[in-house]
Amino acid sequence: MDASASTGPAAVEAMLDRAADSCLARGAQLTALRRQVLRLVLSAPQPTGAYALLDQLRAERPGAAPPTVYRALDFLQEQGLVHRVERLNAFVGCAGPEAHHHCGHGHDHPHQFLICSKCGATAEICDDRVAHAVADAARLAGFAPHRTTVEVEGVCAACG
Amino acid sequence: MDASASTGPAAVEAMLDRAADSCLARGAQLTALRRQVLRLVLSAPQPTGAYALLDQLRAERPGAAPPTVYRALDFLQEQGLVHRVERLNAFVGCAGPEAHHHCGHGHDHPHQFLICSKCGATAEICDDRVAHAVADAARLAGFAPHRTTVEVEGVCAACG
DNA sequence: GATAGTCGTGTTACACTATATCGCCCGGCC
DNA sequence: GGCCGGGCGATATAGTGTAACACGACTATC
Repeated sequence: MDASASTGPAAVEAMLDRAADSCLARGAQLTALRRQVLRLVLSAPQPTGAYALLDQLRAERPGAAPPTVYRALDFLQEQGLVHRVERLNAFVGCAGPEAHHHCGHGHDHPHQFLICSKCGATAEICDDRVAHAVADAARLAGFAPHRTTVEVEGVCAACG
Repeated sequence: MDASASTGPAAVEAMLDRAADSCLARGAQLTALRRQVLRLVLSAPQPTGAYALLDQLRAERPGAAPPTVYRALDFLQEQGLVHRVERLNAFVGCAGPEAHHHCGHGHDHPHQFLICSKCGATAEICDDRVAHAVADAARLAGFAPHRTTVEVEGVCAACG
């Protein structure tokens, strides 16, 4: 459950390489800039705001501006490499898109967030029952679901 | 399902009266300002941003400033009279808190949003299966859920 | 080799969303 | 009266997100 938290640099680089491969497989390019932004997101122990990423990015790339980081984040979201946490206006690296492939989901896999209101830790889970229940409820209302946001605020096991 | 959309002025006033009662029952005051803001939210056919509400509010209350509307919205959220749509940074009137009381839910009832990406229409539903699935999944991860956000982006029946 | 098209990026400016802080008024209460 | 708390006005500022245009690199096609 804490596999996404504060991953070591070597592991991050390995994830970046895998990410580059899966982008190529879809005809997309994980450029140096996008890779830098993804590295920052993956290295952070918690969800990170766009402007915090921008500040870090400027250490290596002084000319960076808001569109720089937002465009990179948009790309990474499309590729399923990062997710946006709406309640925090922040971004997290996807815990492991490959793991979800093993579950039978593509790179746009359903996911849910558990956000601890005490320590701020955010965990990503992938519960099929939730995904199905939401999709069913939407279709019952004559609605064709496309993307779903599920975020739970509460108290994590460590703080409870 | 469209009971919340563009309700007539008379119906809105009736809802305001009921809202005032339920606030009093909880020891809270639906003041003139809060009532005005709630009226604006309930009268809008779609989710409305805080600054759009502010603009409308200024027609009657020229001195209104951001804190004016945000404080009112915070209060109304606490009372379960409006909900925030995270994906839109906007607010909607709660379709009918009383209806949910009949379902056995309090004023802080679970709810889900269906957001049409074509026409922008937003519907609120209240599906117990979804609520239970989310709560179960969270507890399974050792997490004590408190508040849950479920928002589905897709295409509504009218646009489909 | 010119031409046009796409993609990624840089750059500036701006719009939108949200909160902090101070101070005033008013109503309840001892 | 004096105190206290809630609600509100008012100013300033912080935080988040986009629009619009410019430029260079690469590819394709003729």
